[in-house]
Amino acid sequence: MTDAPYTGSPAAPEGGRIRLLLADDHPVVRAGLRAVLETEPDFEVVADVPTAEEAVALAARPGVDVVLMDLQFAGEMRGPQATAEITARDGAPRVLVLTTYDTDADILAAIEAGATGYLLKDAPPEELAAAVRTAAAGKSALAPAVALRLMDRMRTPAAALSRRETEVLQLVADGLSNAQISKRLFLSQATVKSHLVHIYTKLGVDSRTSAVAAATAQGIVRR
Amino acid sequence: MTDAPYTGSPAAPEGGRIRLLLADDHPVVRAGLRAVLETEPDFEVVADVPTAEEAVALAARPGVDVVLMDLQFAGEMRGPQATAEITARDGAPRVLVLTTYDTDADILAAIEAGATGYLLKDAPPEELAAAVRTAAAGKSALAPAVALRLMDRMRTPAAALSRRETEVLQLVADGLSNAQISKRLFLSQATVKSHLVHIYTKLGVDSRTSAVAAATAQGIVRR
DNA sequence: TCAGGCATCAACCGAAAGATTGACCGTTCC
DNA sequence: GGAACGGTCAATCTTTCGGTTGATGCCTGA
Repeated sequence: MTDAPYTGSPAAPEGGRIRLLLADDHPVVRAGLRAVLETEPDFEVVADVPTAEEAVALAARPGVDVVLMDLQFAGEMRGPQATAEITARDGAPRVLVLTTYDTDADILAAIEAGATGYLLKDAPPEELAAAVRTAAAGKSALAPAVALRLMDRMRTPAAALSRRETEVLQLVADGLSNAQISKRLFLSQATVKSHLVHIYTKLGVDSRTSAVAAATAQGIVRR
Repeated sequence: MTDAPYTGSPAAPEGGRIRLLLADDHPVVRAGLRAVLETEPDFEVVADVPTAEEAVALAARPGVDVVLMDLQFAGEMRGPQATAEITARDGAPRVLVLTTYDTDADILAAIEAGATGYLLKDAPPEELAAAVRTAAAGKSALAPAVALRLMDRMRTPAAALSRRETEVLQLVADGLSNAQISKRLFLSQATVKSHLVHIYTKLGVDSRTSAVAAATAQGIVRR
């Protein structure tokens, strides 16, 4: 959120071209990003890689100013983890997350991991180029749709379920009954019900199915 | 499924280059497809459009052999509908669906709409090119992952919920109670329950939450 | 034409889930 | 040390859901 100082960043694009690293497991998307970004005279795509691991490895070497990173990868490492590893180092390049989805959980995970910006893949080329320049300058770049979502999130104090509550809710989402959940977690049914009551209150719903619907919409539980 | 006769197809690529129309609402993906496909000497990209409506309009004119179509569009018309409208005409180009998702519902919808093939966006360029040539020849082209899913589908007699049952189940997944569903669909609660019982039987479950879990796992309902 | 699937509805009953109230025991943090 | 919170449990009561049986009308296909 704070503007970066000009010192201590060996990858800063001082006057030169902005050097880009593309990380996406879709060959078509990599080719598209290359095609779109290489038309900009002040950009230089130094590499494109299909895995998060390769992105981390390449970003560690000097000579990269901005990493454009997908969040979803077919392999082991995911985008947020890769983002965190890249940004943890001194003088690290900026990471610009570029993904299809705009769910709250994804956005927050990316920002917490240290991403400088968050863009959606349906962005027009001009918006993309502008965001890259913004990120290269160390300023945060959010797609309008993403910014809106974050504002919404701030306005509504949001869920904030406890770990245990999330655990119970996940099992509910998996289709388990209270009795099954109590056995699975070595609890009494009373406790499970107690958790559920708190969950309903926090999510502003009044049934297990609507709790699951609300929680999946907010990215609290998987699938 | 049947091989096309060589007659009556004004768009047949008799000896000439295969003429392509790209339809995807992501500028980056359009650029990527162009970049990837234009390197093939026997391909010619005649146009790329961001909406399903434009795809239908352009596909109606002669001079297109294969349409590469996304399923998801931001606007009104969706991919399956556009596919159906394109393939309904005599001498229509082949439609090759190219999408990110491989859920059963999407695949079946596309195939029912008359798509000649179904590819995933993570396909390598060679596979993409091969599928385009296969489709241009009038043969069906399925990505390996998609083919596997279809085989699975055939092996397990599977859900096969009726339209009404799917509709009810979708509302259950959205968190509605039986009373709310009955109002929304102008039914009695008895009917809703009746549908649910049939759904439980078909899915092999015994509660609404587990039905939703099973259905999302099989791609019968969204989210 | 008739079986069978689909969609619709009714009435009933037991079981599960939800609401309410109250309680105890650890933490964590001022 | 005490307040606040999270996690645990019990008892009771009401509502909803799930299971069953049975019935009607409409198609479609053998």
